[in-house]
Amino acid sequence: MNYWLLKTEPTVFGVADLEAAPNRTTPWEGVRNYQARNFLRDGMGLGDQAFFYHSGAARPAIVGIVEVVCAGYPDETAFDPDSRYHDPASTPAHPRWYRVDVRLVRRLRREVTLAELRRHAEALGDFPLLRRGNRLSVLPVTAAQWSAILAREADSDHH
DNA sequence: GCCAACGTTGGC
DNA sequence: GCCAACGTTGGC
Repeated sequence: MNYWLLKTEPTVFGVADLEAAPNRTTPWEGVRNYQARNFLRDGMGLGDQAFFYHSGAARPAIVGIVEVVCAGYPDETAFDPDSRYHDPASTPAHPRWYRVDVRLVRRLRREVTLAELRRHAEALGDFPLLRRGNRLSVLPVTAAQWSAILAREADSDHH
């Protein structure tokens, strides 16, 4: 059982979209970065949980929790010439890209913003999201970091 | 809109 | 294998 953080742009697919999806479930597709691909394909297991993070937003923040309901399998959008995620180098015989299915467990009771995480960086240790220049869209989270962030959610005095 | 950081591409 | 050019990400 591992923990993760998944980034998404809310204007493309946000927590409201996931909430409205059938079974509040969606394939996490379109990831085209090898390191992130490896996490999706090799790292994530059924039942793993992940923070749902809004990037590129006015207030970048963790807004929800999702659960992996289907472990890594080939990302078929890569095979589709009409898809914005099309990659001719990926074929059904030799798929290059992978996805998982995630289901919304719940929204956080309040957003935990990136700014707030930075203010409490010392409680998070070496957290990849806070690293300068980090662009990876699938990040591992330690159990200690997971608990620390949930403690932020529960902290009403978050300044 | 700006710009720093990073990954990928492709010439050599 | 090196590295410059380029495209993308993402905070601000």
